[in-house]
Amino acid sequence: MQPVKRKDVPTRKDDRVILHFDYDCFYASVFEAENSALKEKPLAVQQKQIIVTCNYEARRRGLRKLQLIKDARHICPDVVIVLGEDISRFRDASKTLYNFLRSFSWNDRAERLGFDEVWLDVTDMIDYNISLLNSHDLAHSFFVLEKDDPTQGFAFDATCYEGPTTPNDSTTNDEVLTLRLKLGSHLASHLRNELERKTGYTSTVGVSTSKVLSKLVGNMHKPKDQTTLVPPYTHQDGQVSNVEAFIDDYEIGKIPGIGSKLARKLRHHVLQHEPDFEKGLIYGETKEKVTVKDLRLAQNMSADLLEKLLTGPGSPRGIGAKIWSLLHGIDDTEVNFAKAVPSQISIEDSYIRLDTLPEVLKELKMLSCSLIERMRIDLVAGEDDADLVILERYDELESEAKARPHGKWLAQPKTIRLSTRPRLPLNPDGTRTRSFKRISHSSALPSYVLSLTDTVDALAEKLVHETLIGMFRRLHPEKAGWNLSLVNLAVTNMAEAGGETRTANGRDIGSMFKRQETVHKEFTTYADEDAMPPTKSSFQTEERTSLGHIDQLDAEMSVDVEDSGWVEEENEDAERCGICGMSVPLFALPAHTRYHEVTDD
DNA sequence: TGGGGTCCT
DNA sequence: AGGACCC
Repeated sequence: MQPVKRKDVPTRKDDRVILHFDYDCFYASVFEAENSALKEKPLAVQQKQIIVTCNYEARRRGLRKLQLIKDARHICPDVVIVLGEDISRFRDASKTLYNFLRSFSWNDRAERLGFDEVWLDVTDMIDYNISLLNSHDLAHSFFVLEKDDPTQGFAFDATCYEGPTTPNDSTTNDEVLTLRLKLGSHLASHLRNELERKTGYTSTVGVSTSKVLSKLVGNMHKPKDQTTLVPPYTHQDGQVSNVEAFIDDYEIGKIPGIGSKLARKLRHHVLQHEPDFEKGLIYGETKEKVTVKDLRLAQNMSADLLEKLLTGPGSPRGIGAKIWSLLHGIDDTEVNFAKAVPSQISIEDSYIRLDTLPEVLKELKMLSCSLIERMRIDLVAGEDDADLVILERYDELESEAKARPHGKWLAQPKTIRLSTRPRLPLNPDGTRTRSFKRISHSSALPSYVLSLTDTVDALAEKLVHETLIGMFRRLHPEKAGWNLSLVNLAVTNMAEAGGETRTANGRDIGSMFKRQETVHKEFTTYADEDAMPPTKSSFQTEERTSLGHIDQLDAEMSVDVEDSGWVEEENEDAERCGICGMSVPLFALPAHTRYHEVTDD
């Protein structure tokens, strides 16, 4: 008998430890954090006609995500419904929680997905702590959270996993990976507990060696818990590996990276016929489940065959090899470094009908206001910024102070984009085909939008009339008749002040500005019922501590207002500080220099 | 069926 | 500029 030819099965590389955090029913939790009376009630968050998420009390009563409001009210008449179309509060909470988790990272590999998920690559922390273990007393180990301060950390038992594992009974001879994942599980537990203790938010965590596996495995124990995928990760003594056993039963469309389009093609290939749900339906689950195993073991399946199956106009290069790896539970993509600024900021609203120019102008104005406000929040090193506290003093000396907002742009968006989603005309039979296709035009973002001295309203007004109307006309040349279901306004193409995408060189940058013991003081402790979550202001202004250092770092990279030339009227009687390079009014230079003498090492 | 985001072609 | 993917 011929031995089975194992062609191009990719090899695993399990040298990382990755944690995936998922905040429990995030939007609902944000409202609960604002008003703890909501915690005991079935709570749902509404956007337009749907429930985007609901708390677990609501789920117990049969509510689900993405349910229609009317269905939800029918199923659970006493549900408390709150409006969540303005996502400012979610964005702010997401940023706070993300910065909290990021502050533990040594390598600054901390990546967000949406508002409620975060990956941390904690490989360096795990390896360091393994090197510290006392092999004679593993049960009484201590996990060091800060390299420079061995007293900061927590006690743990290195002989066992913390929290649930999958499978829960497994034997392996891979002791190295086992030990690393055990430490990973203890770290995950500590971070979950600290997150809840300091911010009030609960989370669900997955522990494994890749982004995909950590994300998938976290789902095993859902609210407020964690799951570690335990070794063996490779075949051992003729036994199927735990990775394969874990991933094989997933429906292919559930694997991150395999979206609806790819899943449809892959199902079609395995089933050799059109799945039933195809007819006329855009959304829908097939009843004919195709699993990872079905696909992996399909006739002649290989990276090459997948490449042929999936390659088409616009398809990414190497898609076959990528999917083939995923079918084996292999995902070598790295956890991205934390980014100083987002690559895009957008605001959108959807409409039942929007078909007259006055209405469009009104909407563009509202969207512009929101967008400029958002730009100021996310792209400006604000008044709470450490370096700018000093400027505040000068403002007071100038005795004009408060009126003028101050701060520096961390990045300048260069492009503005207007997108719309036209509603398709009626079909001959009177039905309407739903389309989610968008059309868009981009232009240079006029530099006046970046003024911090004008009001948001004035800038928005100017933007609408000098730029957006023209863009809208190009997008919709017809005089009328367009029927828009969505308008989206975005700024993109961020030119960062430092010219870098990241804060710095990437390695060990975290330790430059992190002081765990002080970061955590900024968060309120949730001992009592009525404790409120840390508000943005309490979080950012209380003490100049660790996250203050982040602000400082950001400020150092920030655009120099005078050099950049896009803020017109800056102070002319200014001198540059020889130490930090900051532009300082002449009369204030002595005081500024003393500031360095006092604070610099 | 929302209001966001990322990356790739 | 659009399309795929993610929440």
